[in-house]
Amino acid sequence: MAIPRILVVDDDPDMRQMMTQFLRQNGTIALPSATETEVRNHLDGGRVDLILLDVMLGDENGLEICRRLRQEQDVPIIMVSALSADHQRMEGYAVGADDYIAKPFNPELLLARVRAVLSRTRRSASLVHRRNTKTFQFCGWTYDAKSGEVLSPAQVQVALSHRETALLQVLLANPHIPLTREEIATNLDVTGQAQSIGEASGRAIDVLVGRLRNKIERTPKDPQILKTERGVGYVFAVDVAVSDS
Amino acid sequence: MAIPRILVVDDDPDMRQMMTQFLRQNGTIALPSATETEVRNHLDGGRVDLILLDVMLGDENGLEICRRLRQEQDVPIIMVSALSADHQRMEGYAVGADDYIAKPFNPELLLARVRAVLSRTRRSASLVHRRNTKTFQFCGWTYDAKSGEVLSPAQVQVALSHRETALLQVLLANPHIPLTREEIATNLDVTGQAQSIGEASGRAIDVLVGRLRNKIERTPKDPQILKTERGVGYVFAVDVAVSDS
DNA sequence: CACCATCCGTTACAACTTGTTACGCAGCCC
DNA sequence: GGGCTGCGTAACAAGTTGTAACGGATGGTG
Repeated sequence: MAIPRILVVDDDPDMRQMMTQFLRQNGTIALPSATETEVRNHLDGGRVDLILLDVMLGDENGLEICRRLRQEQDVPIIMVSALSADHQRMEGYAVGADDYIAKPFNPELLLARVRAVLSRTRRSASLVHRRNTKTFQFCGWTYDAKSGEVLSPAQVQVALSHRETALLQVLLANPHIPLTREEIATNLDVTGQAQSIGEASGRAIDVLVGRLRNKIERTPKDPQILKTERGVGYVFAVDVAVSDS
Repeated sequence: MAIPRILVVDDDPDMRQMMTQFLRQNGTIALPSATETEVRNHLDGGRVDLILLDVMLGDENGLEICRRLRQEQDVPIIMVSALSADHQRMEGYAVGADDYIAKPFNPELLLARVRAVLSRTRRSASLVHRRNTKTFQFCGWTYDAKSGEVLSPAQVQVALSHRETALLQVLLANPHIPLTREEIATNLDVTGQAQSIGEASGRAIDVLVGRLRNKIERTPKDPQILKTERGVGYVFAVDVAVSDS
């Protein structure tokens, strides 16, 4: 994974300086900002992996900013604030923050919590379709997690059905890991809605895999992407690149 | 979509009892455990969405368990511990915890942090989603948001289709509030996956409402639950009781 | 290397879902 | 009441998805 890019939002120049410097010394790219406008410029302009957001920002209110960002984006947000009462923390979580850290804080602990949120985000990166317009690239294919559509290498749009979309998401979430039919079925029931619950019986997964292969494999008879693990199940067998869009 | 299943791991029976009970009262399935063996049985036996893991577990060590689980699984883990010094918290994050909560804690705050981790992991909890973790009672009907099924007043199970389920959820989330067709369509596209995106054209909503009426109205010709607001749209017009399950 | 039991790919099929269209009735304004 | 608009609904068609069945591929055994 690329170096994490972190937005540090605080109106106090000293605090901003301290935090960005510390984060930069610890393997991240820290981008200082002080206003919602600056935040949005960064979000529009390039990748942002996490936002450290102060609650009291002079004229602006971090909670409000968080609430608004959440409505549009799924970027991880850690609130940082001198307001440390329980009801204030809970308000932070209520507006969609991923964590809430009270000032003053131990910088090492901040770093640990930043890493925890980043790795949780990365782990569930491909599982969740709610993540904003992430696209996944593999073998020339572009899968858009938002619309659930796929662009062929020749830039032709291929429609996936409800169930096929769910299957692709499950497999995408576990690259290079062989999944049994049961594991796939369970995940399908979580991701896509359980159309008919009787998933236990039979070979529905095999048929589903075949149909997906026909849509995304160049040579469905000799699959390169969706390989069979005999006696086990199926693997998503190629490397996947996740890109912003 | 499904109700979150949370493993509560603590060796103190009172604490375990308190936590599971509280979590169950707040729309989750809480499964008590005290040992690593029990945890693994749960992980093998069924879906687990999050683990609340005490650090000091009598003979066993929560940190070690966390480290081992992390090597094999991606399941979200929140450490809970009376050990609240910074270096102890950092050790928790170091072994892969998603969050670290010091005892004693405010249960509401625990819930907020559980939700934060869950929503980072799965799709963010929408309004509809939050109410989802319950059963709803109206006019003798029981709607189970987990299975998406409905029990008639005569205790007969009625299957709802994917789309009908989504419609009922949208309406349930907005009782007594007239919704326009456009509002319903937008919500349907968020809740249920966009089967075909061309929702803009025509009267699909009307037909869908009619079909749902046929399933849940005692007298579909004279609807009592799903009333028409002429010139506007439709209202869920009866009182709804939400119950834990 | 042949044999055989499995496992898997594939096709055909049927049940179901769901948007579209069309027709007729009901409510509303004058 | 006439006419207009909006809604209920039946019929249809296109698409989806699980099941079953057949045949080929695979891998172990002697």
